[in-house]
Amino acid sequence: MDYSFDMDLELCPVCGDTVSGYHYGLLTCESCKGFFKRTVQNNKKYICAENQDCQIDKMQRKRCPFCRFQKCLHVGMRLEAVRADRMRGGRNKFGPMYKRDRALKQQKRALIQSRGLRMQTTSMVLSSNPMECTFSGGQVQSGLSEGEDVTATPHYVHARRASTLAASFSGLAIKWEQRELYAGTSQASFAENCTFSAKPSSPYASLLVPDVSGVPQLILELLRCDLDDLQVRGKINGHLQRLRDGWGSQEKPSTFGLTCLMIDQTLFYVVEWARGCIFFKELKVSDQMKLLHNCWCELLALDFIYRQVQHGKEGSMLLVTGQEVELPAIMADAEPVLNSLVQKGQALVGVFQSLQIDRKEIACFKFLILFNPDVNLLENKSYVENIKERVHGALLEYTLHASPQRVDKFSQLLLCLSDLRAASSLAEDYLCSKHICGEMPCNNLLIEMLYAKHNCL
DNA sequence: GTAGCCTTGAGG
DNA sequence: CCTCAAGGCTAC
Repeated sequence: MDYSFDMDLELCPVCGDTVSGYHYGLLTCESCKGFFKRTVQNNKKYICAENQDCQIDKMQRKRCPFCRFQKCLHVGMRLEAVRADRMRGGRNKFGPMYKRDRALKQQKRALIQSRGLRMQTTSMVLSSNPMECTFSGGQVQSGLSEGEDVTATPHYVHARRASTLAASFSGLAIKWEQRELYAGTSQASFAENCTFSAKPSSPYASLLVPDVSGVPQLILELLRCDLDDLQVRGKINGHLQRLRDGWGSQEKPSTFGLTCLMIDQTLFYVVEWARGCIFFKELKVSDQMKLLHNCWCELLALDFIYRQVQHGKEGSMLLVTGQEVELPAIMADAEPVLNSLVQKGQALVGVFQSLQIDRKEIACFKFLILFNPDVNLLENKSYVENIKERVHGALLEYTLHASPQRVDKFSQLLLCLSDLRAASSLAEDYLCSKHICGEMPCNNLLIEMLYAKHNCL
């Protein structure tokens, strides 16, 4: 086989061995390809002799097939790509995605070379996964081969664990449903029936046309959904002040605890924003929740990074509350993980600044993050896909119009999104670990969101 | 059971 | 025709 296009640079996201091509949804090595095929075809059931968290690398991949298969699923290998009929040859439905992924990697490589940066190939699962699946905290892929005994697969066992967890955190769902009821909005059927491209008469059809300023109408609509920054700041400060007023001298939380409360409040407004968004409010509540559970941390990260871009001071961070915090003070006694997170954040701020990303592009980013059709078990996946494609289109059109001198801006923006996702995943893992250590304040939205996505808790 | 190599065949 | 991601074969 010809392993061209810098295959030698790519490492298998499962074991770190050299990649031999796209297999079952993403670039993997030959052995993990074979392992995944054998497991799915023969409906293998493995048991882990340890704690289901075995290290999988090239040397140890044979030791624990259970954890190896879990990792295969975790990084996004697709069960449905293993053919139930065992037919050889031909192409599967992922062909176009492989093609897109190749093009994206090519662009990314060019960008990285031009910036003189080193490419991360091992730990960044996202970069290896053309399906852009969620990859943090053990979310599982749906989709089984036809005729497969669903309940007998390790995948099913894993999925059941996840759903049990989800069931135990239905509090948010209930609150959500109640808010829906109080708000008096209907469970819109619009999203279920609407296909924009096929229905030019839809109320949103005109959004495809750019206005006189050259900004696509669609982007103007997205901008209209934005909450007022100052109002949000005021509300968050008010809420935090009320909390402070209620604290006795002993129960005052740590700096980390305070930060969590602030993040929690910001998260509340992220949810508030999403629920008021064009297109999003047309979705069923169940799909809304799935989308938000998937991307809340990315949205928070984007909010934070764009605030720093606007803040524009290198040595300090601007919090959502309007407070300015000196970076050296944070870095001085932060754990290594937090330090690395701050550095990644700063790097992204730098990239955003160098690309001169504006508010319209950020508005598109938020929708591209929110409308992720690869989220598991979406009832209206095609609608989500449609919106994502439309926002993609609008963003491309806008960047070409607004930055004609930078023809690659669009692809660079997409790379930013991918980097943002990787950083957000690290942040989630960090928050998970802090929660496990008991350092996070309880009973808040932040923890519910963590629970909804991670089974590590 | 693993993993390297081989064969197949739809789609470009 | 060529490509390349499927499944198959087989030495280990």
